[in-house]
Amino acid sequence: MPAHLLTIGDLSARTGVAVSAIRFYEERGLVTPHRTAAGHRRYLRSDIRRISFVKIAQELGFPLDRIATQLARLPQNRTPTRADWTRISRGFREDIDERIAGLTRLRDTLDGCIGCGCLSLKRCALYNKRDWAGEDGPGPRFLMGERRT
Amino acid sequence: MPAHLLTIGDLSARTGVAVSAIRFYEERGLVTPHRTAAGHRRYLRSDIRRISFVKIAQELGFPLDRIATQLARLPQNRTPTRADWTRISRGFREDIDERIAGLTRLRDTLDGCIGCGCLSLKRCALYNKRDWAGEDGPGPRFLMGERRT
DNA sequence: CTAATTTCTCAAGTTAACTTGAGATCAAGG
DNA sequence: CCTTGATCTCAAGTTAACTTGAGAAATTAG
Repeated sequence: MPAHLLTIGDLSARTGVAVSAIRFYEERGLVTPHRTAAGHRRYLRSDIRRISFVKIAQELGFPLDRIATQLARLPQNRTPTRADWTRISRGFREDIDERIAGLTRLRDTLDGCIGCGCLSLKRCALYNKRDWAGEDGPGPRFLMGERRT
Repeated sequence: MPAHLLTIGDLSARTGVAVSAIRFYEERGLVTPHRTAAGHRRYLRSDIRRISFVKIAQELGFPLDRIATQLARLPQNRTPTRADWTRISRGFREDIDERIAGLTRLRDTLDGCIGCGCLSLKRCALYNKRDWAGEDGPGPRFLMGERRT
C-alpha cells in the first residue's frame, strides 16, 4: 500500500481519536476517505490535520455540524492551499473571538462580584440589572452577547 | 404569598430558563427550593442569580456536574456573602482562564496556518510537529493543554 | 497456510441535558 | 362555586456524539 495513505487504525493512532469516532465523523461528512477494492478506508495524510482540527474545535465547544460547515470549505482529496485555509479561518476566528469575549465577560463579572460581595440586593449593580438578565427580554443574555444560532 | 418568594413560573420568566429545565436542575442538585404545604416549589430571589449563573456557565461549555460542584460551595437558603462568592469564584476562574488560553492558542494557530499557507508538508512547522499532535503521546494535545478531567 | 489482527456494516446501547405527555391537584379571577 | 391556568409527579421521548456488539471478510505475522 502507498506510504502516503493511512488506514483508519493509523489515523486513529496519529490523532488519538477512536476508530469508531472517525467512522462516525465520516457519517457526518467531516472526512471522506477513499476506499480500497475490498472496501477498506484509506486516508490522506492531510486528514490527520482535519481530524485533529475537528477534535480541538469540538472540545472547545463547537458542535460538529458547525465544524462540518467550516470544514466543508476545505477541499477533500488534496492538500489545502493558503487560500483554502484563509477561507475556513475567517469564519472560525469570529466564533472563537466571540467565545473568548463571552468567557472574559463572565470572568470579569465574577471578579466584580467578589469585589462587591453581593452583600446588598439594593446596591449590587449586577443584582439590580434585571436580576442578571439583559435589557431586552428575559434570560441571562447580557453576559453572553447574542446567542450563536 | 410572601413577596420575596418566587414560584417556578416566576423564576422561569426572570431567568428565561424553562420550567422543565429548572425542575431538572433541582434533580441535579443545582437548586433546592422550599415547598408549600401543597408541595409547590418556592424559590428565593437569590435563586434567580443561581439559575442565571448555571445557564451562562453551561452555555460557555461547562458540564452541569462541574457547575454543581462549584455551586455546592454556595449556601442554599440564604444570600451568599462575599466570602461565599470568593470561594466559588476561585475554582471557576481557573477553568475559565484555561478555556480562554485554549481558544487563544487555537486562534493563533489558525492565524499561523494562514501565514504559512500549509503549502508544503516538509516546511510547515505545524504539519511536521507530529502531525499536529503533542510531544508526548498521540492526540491533538499541544493545542489544548492538559485535558480537564 | 494458519492464526491473529484489523476492518467492514448495521443495529442498538449510552450519557448529557432536557422536553413532552398523562393524569391529577392547586390557586386565582369572575 | 366554577373554570382556567399553574403546578405536581413520573415515565418516556429527543438530540448530540459516540461506543459496543455481532457476524463476516480482508490483511498481516510467523
